[in-house]
Amino acid sequence: MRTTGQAFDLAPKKRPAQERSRQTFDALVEACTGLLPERGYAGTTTNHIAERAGVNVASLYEYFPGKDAIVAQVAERLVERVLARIAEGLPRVMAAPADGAVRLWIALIHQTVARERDLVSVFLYQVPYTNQLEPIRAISARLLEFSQRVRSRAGGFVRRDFSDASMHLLINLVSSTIMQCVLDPPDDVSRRALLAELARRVEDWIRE
Amino acid sequence: MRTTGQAFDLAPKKRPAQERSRQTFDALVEACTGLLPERGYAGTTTNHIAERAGVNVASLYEYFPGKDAIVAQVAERLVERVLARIAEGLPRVMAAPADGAVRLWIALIHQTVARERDLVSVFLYQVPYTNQLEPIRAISARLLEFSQRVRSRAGGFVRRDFSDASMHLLINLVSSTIMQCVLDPPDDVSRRALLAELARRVEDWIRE
DNA sequence: GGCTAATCCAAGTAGTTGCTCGGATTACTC
DNA sequence: GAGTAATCCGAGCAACTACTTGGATTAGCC
Repeated sequence: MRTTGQAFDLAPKKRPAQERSRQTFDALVEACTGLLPERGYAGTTTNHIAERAGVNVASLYEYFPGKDAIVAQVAERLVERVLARIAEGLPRVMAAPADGAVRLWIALIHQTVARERDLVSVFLYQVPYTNQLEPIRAISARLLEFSQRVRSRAGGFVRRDFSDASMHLLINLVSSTIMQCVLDPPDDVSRRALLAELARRVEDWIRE
Repeated sequence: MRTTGQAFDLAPKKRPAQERSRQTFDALVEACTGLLPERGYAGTTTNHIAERAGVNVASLYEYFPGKDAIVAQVAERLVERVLARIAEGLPRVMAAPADGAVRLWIALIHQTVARERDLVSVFLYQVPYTNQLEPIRAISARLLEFSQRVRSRAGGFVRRDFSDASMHLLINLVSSTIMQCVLDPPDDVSRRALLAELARRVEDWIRE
């Protein structure tokens, strides 16, 4: 049992070398990916993971030093998936008329995250060491990068005195609102209204 | 072991009737309050709690149906404490000059939450059923109530078309920023800058 | 003091957890 | 196809978990 949130000791793992073992590896990670939303973090045990993967527990410990290492791997793939889908949708945002770019941008992020709702929820509310995971920490930078591009499209001319603090605040506003819409979803109507208002507000913010 | 986040079955408990048992009850809750930040949610066991409280485990189960019930009690007291301290500081905010009220208001909330940093962190990032707890759910309403008063002081005249969505957004901005400052604290300088910018932004928002 | 009920506790139990061991099986390599 | 290393698994263990039981102790009350 992990008593404190430190996951440093067990974060990485040993990689498979042959094809057969790569399948085992993948099966384990996917089993864990499915188990986490179903049974929660505490309820997802290494025995369960191995069982669902159709593999013996000992094989699990062949490739992962412990439960946390698989969970970390699940997180890594989750982040990859989400960022890839966002990147994939980005061209359509950039191609849109300038005054709707922000709105589309927000909708894109919202939809992408919503698709992974349950898994995201587990990592946010249950896994004790989520924000110590490297891939998670890297998200904000990647997202910022994307956002800059959208902003250059929607903001027209670029303001010079866009301070770090202001940028930080803006990101907080967007991410917390989207997260709330995804994780604690209000009814459809007010969710749309909320996201619409958010887009309006953000447009004002970056243009002012 | 709790496999899913449902805590409904065990949320409440049996209340003590005599003075002696009330002390046991309190000792248990306080022990849990201390243990949660130290060992995390999963690492805090009923045996530990009883031991630290200087009480037998059986006594624990005399008053609580299970671990979750004590944790819920800890949450309830935490919320009470935080709201009481905020209420206590409110008069000073209201007495301040109008153009600094928002800033003081934000500082008050920030300081109050920061004081309970570690415990808040556990409830936010580890306890799987935090946002299903009644006291937690009641926070936003209470805080909104407080905010209305501050706003009437800082906003001068009250705008009529202050939509629900806009209000929601504003609250998200404030709470998520404060939470970030508390839980993932940047250095002192940028934290001050961030909160100052937040105050400025909020003032504009409610005045516009 | 004596009676009753509340309160406490020593000593467990049954179940689960993360994890390991030794050997069997499979796949590359020549 | 023999040799060798990678891979897998049956079986299980020690530790720990939440939780009980039956009896001892204490407090309230007449």
